[in-house]
Amino acid sequence: MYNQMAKNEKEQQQPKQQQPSSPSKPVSSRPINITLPPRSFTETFLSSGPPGTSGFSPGPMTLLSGFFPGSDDCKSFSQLLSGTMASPNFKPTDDKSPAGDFSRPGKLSMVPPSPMFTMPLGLSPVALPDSSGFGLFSPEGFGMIHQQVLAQAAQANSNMHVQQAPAMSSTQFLTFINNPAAHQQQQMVGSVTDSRVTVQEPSDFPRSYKRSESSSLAVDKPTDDGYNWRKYGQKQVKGSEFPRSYYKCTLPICPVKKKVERSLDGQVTEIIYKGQHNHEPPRPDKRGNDTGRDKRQFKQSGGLRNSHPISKWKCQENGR
DNA sequence: AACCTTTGACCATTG
DNA sequence: GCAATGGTCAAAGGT
Ligand SMILES: [Zn+2]
Repeated sequence: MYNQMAKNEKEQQQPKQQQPSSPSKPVSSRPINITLPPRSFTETFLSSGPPGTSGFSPGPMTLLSGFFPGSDDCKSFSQLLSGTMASPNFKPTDDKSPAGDFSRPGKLSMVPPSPMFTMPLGLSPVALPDSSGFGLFSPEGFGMIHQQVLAQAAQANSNMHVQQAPAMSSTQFLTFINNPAAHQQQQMVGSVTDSRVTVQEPSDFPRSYKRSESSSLAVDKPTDDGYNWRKYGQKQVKGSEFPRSYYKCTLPICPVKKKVERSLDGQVTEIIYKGQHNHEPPRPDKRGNDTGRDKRQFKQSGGLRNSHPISKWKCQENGR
C-alpha cells in the first residue's frame, strides 16, 4: 500500500521497443517519438544561432558527404553506415577479449536498427555544439545530427568509429569514445564492442587534443557538453572494467540521458547519449557567471530507500 | 535552501 | 521459471 505501487508504476520503459511482439510489454513504445514542445527550437537555432554554439554549418556536412558516398541529405543513417562500411577503411575488429573477461556471445552481424556512433574524442563534447540535442526530433533531423557529429569528428581529424548496435534500446544512442589516453585503448574498446562495426579513419591524430580532463576535472564534471546532468546511478557492466555512470538531463522536460564510462584515472572511455534535448543549453556563455554552485563534485554515501509515491518524469523518454 | 552524488535495492529484459 | 545483466529509483548525505 505504500511503495509497491510506486515501484511498480515507475516507468517501465526500458530498452526494446522495436519488437512489437514483446510479451511483457504492454506499453506501446515508439522508435523515435518525443513530445515536441509547441515551438521548434530548430527555428531558434536557425534563426538566432546562439553565440556559444556554432550552430548549423553546412560546411561539415558537405565534408561528411565526401566521406560517405551515398549519403545525400538526411537519409537513413543505415545507408550512411552502409556506405561507410563499403569503404576500404572499414575494418571489423575481430580480435576480442583484450580486456579480459567479457564473454559476450554478441552478435557480430551488423543490424541497422539503431545507429550508434563511437568516436575517440580528440575533441571533448564541448567542441560539439550539442551532440545529443539539436532540437530536432524527426528522424531526418536525427540523421542530420549524426552527420554533424561525424562531420565534427572528421573535421577534428580524429579517427572516427562508426558503430552500429544490434538493437539498441530507445531512441538513439550516440556514442563517443573518448580516448585521449591512447589508441591502444580505443582499439580495445572497439574490440570489446564486439557487436559493433568499427570504421577507422587513418588520420594523424594529434594527441595534444586531449583536454585537461586527464587529472583535473576528470572526476569533477562528467564531460561538459553545455547541459546540466544529474547522476542517478552507477553500475559496473561486465563488458567494461570501469563503472558506468548514468546521467539524466536536469531539465524535467528533457528526456535525454547519458551513460558515461570512466576509468579510474578519470578518463572517459565511453559516452553514450540517449535522446535529444528539447531545450537550449542552459549556459551558452560560461563567463564569470556562476549561476550554479561550485562545479565541485559531491561525494557522500548513499542511503536506504524507503518509499516514495512520486514518479517525476515518466512521460517523456521516447514516446510516452 | 537547492541541488547533486552516492549507493543498495528494485525492476525489466534476455538467455 | 530462474539466473544473469543492465537500467532506474530514491533515501541519505554533502556541497
Ligand atoms: Zn536536456
